[in-house]
Amino acid sequence: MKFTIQAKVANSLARAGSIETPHGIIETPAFIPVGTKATVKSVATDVVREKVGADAVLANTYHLYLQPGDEIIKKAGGLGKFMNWSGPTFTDSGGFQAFSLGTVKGRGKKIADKNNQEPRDNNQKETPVESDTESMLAKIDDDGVTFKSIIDGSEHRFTPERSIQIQHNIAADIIFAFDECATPGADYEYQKKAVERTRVWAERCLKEHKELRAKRYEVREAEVLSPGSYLLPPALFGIVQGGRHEDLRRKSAQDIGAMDFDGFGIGGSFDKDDIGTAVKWVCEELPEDKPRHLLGIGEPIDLILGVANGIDTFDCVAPTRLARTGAAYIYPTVGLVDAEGKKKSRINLLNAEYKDDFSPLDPDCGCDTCKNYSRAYIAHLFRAKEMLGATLLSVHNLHFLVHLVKRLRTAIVEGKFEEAKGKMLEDFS
RNA sequence: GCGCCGGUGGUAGAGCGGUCAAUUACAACAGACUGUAAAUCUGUCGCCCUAUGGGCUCCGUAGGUUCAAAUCCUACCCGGCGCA
Repeated sequence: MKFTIQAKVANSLARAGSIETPHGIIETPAFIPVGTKATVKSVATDVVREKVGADAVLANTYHLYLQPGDEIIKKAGGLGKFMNWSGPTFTDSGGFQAFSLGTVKGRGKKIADKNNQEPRDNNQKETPVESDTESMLAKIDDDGVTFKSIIDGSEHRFTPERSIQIQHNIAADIIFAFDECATPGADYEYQKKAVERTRVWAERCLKEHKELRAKRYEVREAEVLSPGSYLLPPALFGIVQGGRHEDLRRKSAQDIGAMDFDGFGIGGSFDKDDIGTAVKWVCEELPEDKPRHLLGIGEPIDLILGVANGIDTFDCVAPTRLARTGAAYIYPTVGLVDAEGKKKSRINLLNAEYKDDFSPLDPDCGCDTCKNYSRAYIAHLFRAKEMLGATLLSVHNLHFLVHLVKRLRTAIVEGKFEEAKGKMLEDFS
């Protein structure tokens, strides 16, 4: 993997560049669609590539390990070959699942509201990560995480080494270290503990990765499973944690940044209104010459602030999840306003007002969905529970975010970033 | 014409003397969703109000029994089935 910085913004952490992988180039900054189970939900790979315009996709180690199993993916010739995605691929390590499965069902939230530290949803209460509530499907300890399968309830154990081994089998181009993502509800002491655990695990991941990589080079010739399908050793990204605490974030970034990783992921819980700040602390500490991925963040405003503060790649489930529940991003200048007169940046197609609205989702959007289908038609598909609705909205939402970041990239390259950023922040405010 | 069964809120369909403004599902209306246990979850869903409380109307229609009826009785109207 090779990372090149093409343009930098003066007095800013923002930069544009490219990540070269064995399966192609990612022009950064870039939004990477999530395909947890080796599929970007409801969207075929040729559409992700050609209609959405994405350079890469990100899948999940935990889910693919459970189903179909990493050995099957290895046998298929690696993740990309298996899912018919010829471009670059990422896998998340499964560390996040220790958090999302380690909280009571439906309650794990990594984004906290800055103004009240209560979880945002009224009917949600935070549960400490190490609590042993019956309904929890993951328990973490200093050596690793014990998971109950979300498929059949069977028990499985992930350690940093195991995660790396599985990720080598799945064979994405870029893989992540096994980390601990603490909930926003965790106190400072716990966050500190999570940072330390993540540091120790990062070293273990790196060691395992280097051993596997050395072995892989030796047997590389034998791993040619079919024409064009080499299981090349992946690049490994370390993960920075630290919640919403500046000292912990900087410390974690220094620790992880000093290790021999190919790039870095920034994970963990954030304050809703403070993502940009936390990212800045971290990117100020990380080595400049390696790529930085902001894990699981992708609301438009967060993308703008992320790029401004030095992020190269993002992934997020929001565009596809929102799409499946009937919501579409729209650019605020479209002119729709909510009850309080605030510019809308999202519409819910299931609202009665769209039943006979024959305009496109976003008239200024160039995506296939907006060029060919109306709000009323998509609203009808959702009401009729036709699955094409989810597909059309997913294509639009993904296109929306991918191209939002592409516009930021172009602005950086053309030396007009501050201007573009200012305009966008104003639009989305 | 006779006999039996049934008529419940937008729909289907529970309830069969008080705890019923009425279970549940669907529909409808709104909200949530940030490294996907998510094609999911939450709330509202007779009307009105000085609204974690109060008032009014309500289970085909009209009477009746009862302290109390969607629930029991009578008549009528409507639907289904059976016999003529």
